[in-house]
Amino acid sequence: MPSSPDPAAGLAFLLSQVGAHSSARFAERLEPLGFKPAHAGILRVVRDADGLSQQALGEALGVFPSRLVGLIDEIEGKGLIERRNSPADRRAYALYLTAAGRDALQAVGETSREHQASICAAMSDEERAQLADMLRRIVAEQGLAAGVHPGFGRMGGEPM
Amino acid sequence: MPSSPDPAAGLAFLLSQVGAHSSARFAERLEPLGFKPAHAGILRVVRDADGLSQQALGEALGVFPSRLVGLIDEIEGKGLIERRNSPADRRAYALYLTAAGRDALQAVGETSREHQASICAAMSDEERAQLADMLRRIVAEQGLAAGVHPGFGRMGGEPM
DNA sequence: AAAAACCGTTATTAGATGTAACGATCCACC
DNA sequence: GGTGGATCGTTACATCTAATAACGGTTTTT
Repeated sequence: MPSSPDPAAGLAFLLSQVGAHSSARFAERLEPLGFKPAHAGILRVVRDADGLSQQALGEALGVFPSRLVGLIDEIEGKGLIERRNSPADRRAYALYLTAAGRDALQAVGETSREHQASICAAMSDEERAQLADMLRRIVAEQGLAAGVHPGFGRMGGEPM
Repeated sequence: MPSSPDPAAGLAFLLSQVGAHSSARFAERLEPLGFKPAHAGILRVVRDADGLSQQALGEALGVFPSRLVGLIDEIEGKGLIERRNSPADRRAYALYLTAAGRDALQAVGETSREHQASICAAMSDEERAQLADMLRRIVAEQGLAAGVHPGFGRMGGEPM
């Protein structure tokens, strides 16, 4: 094995490594606010699609409905989200962001910007734009849903 | 909220998203070989540092020694790794790759290359080099150990 | 009107992760 | 040279998470 002249050596690993780091740091920054990453995702989707059902939310986020129950309980307990009875379907809830929920989402957005600034400290503005463009192309080419995080369920531990 | 003219919008999220995707796909590719990502990492480190102890391995990989026990049991059960008694310390093992282990590691390397080719399909060779360069700079700037995966322990679910 | 499909919830199962404790051994120090 | 503390691999445990299946209540279909 020569001295690995391939300038893209380990690229897939680097993506995994940096991605996991970004996720972990983001979760750390969210913790003092009393949030987990999943909470932030829920708030964002509910803001963009007011009045949707838990089932629709689960589908949009790739989360099992049974998992949403507890997650929404936590958010609702903070008064950030409302479970109103759906006028069209008495089985379903219609989820709405409260005013406090909008504030919280804004705080999350601020945290998110700080996080990104920290993660990207090693790159110029131009490079950040290039990087974002490439990543967006990967998302599209790989068939990932824009804005939907694969989630990290069971996936083993360290890589090669 | 304007139409988000920031070309780097959501960059940190994109990194998390693509990274998680890369990890998940890599794990999928490894599964038919009977490996988990952690196994691949162990094989690689043991090859590069023949004769090290489990404790040293754990430190190099950021894995708790108690977790290594089962992991190494699995690899040893396939005859890919040997636990020899350390000549210098009767408490410790000295880990060695067997010939079969070297073959397995090469198979993992091949799988890794296929994986990377798939993930990077949307980018030119030049872009891949640029991307790798930027990611390596992030790794350095963020104080990550080169080649050490943060691991995905508990980290919640979906992001914002 | 009856059967099938659907919503949110709960219970259960299964898996993984970090902490703590154990016997055996090594090392430092008196 | 012996004693106490630290270290190595292991086991046991407590915690936590996530997916599956089943439930009551409701809607839709036929």
